[in-house]
Amino acid sequence: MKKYRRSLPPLDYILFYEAVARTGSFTRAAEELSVSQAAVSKRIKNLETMLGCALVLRDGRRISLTPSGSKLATIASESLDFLNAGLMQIRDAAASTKLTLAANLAVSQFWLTPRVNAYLLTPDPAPLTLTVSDNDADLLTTETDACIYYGDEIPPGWDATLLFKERWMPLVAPSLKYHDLHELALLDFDKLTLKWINWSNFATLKGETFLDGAERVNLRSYGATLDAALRGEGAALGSPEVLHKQIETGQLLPLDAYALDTGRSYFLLTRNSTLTPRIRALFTQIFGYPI
Amino acid sequence: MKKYRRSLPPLDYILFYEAVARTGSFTRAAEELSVSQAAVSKRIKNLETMLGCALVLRDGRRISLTPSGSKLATIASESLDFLNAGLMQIRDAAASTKLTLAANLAVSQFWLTPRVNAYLLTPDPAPLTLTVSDNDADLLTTETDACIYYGDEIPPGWDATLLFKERWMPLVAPSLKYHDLHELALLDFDKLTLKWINWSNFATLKGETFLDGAERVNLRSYGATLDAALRGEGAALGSPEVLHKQIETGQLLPLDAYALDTGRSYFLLTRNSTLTPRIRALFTQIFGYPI
DNA sequence: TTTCTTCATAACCAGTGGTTATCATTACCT
DNA sequence: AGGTAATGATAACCACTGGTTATGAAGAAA
Repeated sequence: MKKYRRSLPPLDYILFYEAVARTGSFTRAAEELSVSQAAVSKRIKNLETMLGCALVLRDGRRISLTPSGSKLATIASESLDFLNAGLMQIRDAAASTKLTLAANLAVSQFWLTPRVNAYLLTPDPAPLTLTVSDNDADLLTTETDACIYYGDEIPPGWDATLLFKERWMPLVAPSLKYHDLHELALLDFDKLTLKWINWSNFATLKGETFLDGAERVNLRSYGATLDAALRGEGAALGSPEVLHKQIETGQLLPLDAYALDTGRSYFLLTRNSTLTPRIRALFTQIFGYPI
Repeated sequence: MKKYRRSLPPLDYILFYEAVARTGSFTRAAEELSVSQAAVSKRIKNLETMLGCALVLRDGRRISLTPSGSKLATIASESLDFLNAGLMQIRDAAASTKLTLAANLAVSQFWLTPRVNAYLLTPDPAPLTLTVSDNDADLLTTETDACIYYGDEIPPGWDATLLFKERWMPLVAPSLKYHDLHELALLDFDKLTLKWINWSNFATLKGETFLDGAERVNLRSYGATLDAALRGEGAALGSPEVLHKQIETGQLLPLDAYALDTGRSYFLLTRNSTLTPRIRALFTQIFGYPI
């Protein structure tokens, strides 16, 4: 017979009763349970009414248990012990979760790492590992709990939360504010992935032929292009959402007039089996987005 | 470590969870628990948040359990089974209580028995036995759960609820209403207990010497004196509270002017160990008094 | 007799734990 | 492909549960 709801009192009454039986005092049980004595008194009385028998003998300011009461104390203690031990195991297993994040170089450097570092400075952070690669296959391993990914198709086996759309814009330091774009050195990094935007395919996709004669400066990493831009040495391409910190602090200015929308988006990829409420809460904390 | 309040979720969440795990459906669990599906959904979600891990995988309109969820289902089922079995024993022991009442002849006949009979005609009455004796020792045995008792001292080992004070008055049928008391036959029953009031000690205690020459009719039981009074054959002595039914229906008239207050009272005697909320409720029902 | 401790209970009310309505997702059928 | 049915999620709402404080009763101790 499994339909407990009809046959059991509210289970928290049992928990209150166990505390009274163990401590031998309504007042001490109340202290332990962090409630008032009156709340304990009321619940014990209600429990007695529901069970149809006295559990506690009240003798002025002293209590003792009836035979039924002693029996219930034993039953309650044993089942609460058992339940508590089981729940502790489940909770400890969940609490020891280590979160493995993955992202490409650009997102990692300018978007994710700052957020992760801020999170790691909060009290009691969960342990995190971060995989950084421009090779999608490295990002989407089975060990990865969550990946910051951009594209227009969700990889199979993953669930996606949209973070923001992919846009590329020229970014310049404030000192270059009054220059025309084609007068500036275009700071470039030729990346070997299909999804990468450099100045050549940016111009093609924008239909901007006026950039053909502009000076091109090739650098050895995307980060280097941005460093150079920050120093006022030219214009780099970048995604304003990824680089929103540098934009907000005025270190870089986006040239909105040349915005390119690739039709792709940045997603947080997760898998249902790992996206527990605890981890979800963690992402919300790290990314500052409701996930 | 016994301080469960800090370490356990609300225990009714476990009960809801067990139903979901067993039925494999939020909707079916809701039906079994007699709540809405939304209430179940909300509690499972809260439980997952508290434990910090997913318990249920939701797949459109189908659910499955995570490994942690399966583990909790087992733990919950076992501890609820154990608790339920123990509580059933305690409740069944309480429900099988048979109530043994005791009272003297007069109270039994005119006060208690009518009430008990009315109670026994209600649906689903608890079994009762009734001990009737004019010997106090017979009334106050260890087998007696409750006794209707009159006196001015509570017997040791019993708790008392005052029912009413003991008063004695002459009672006559309406047909004898306009006769003076000393013109009437005084219907008497000499009882051999110290607490009994007959016409001789009534006159003594009242200081009513005018009754000395009145006709005395000795009958073989107190009930017989009352029967004769009801037939208009004279005046019987009686306690108006015990005989309040006959007075209210006008069968007997109390002669208030001759009321004798003995200083004694009628009590319901009980013992703490047997006065469970269930039995207390029963008395309230039988006697029409809050006990 | 007075004081202290502890349980009982009345009156009150914050917030828990339900509700209904609606939406999203999946499965199934035509 | 489109429509329907089934099922879980969640927002908004609110009744009433489960707490609270204050007070009284009972018993123990000085």
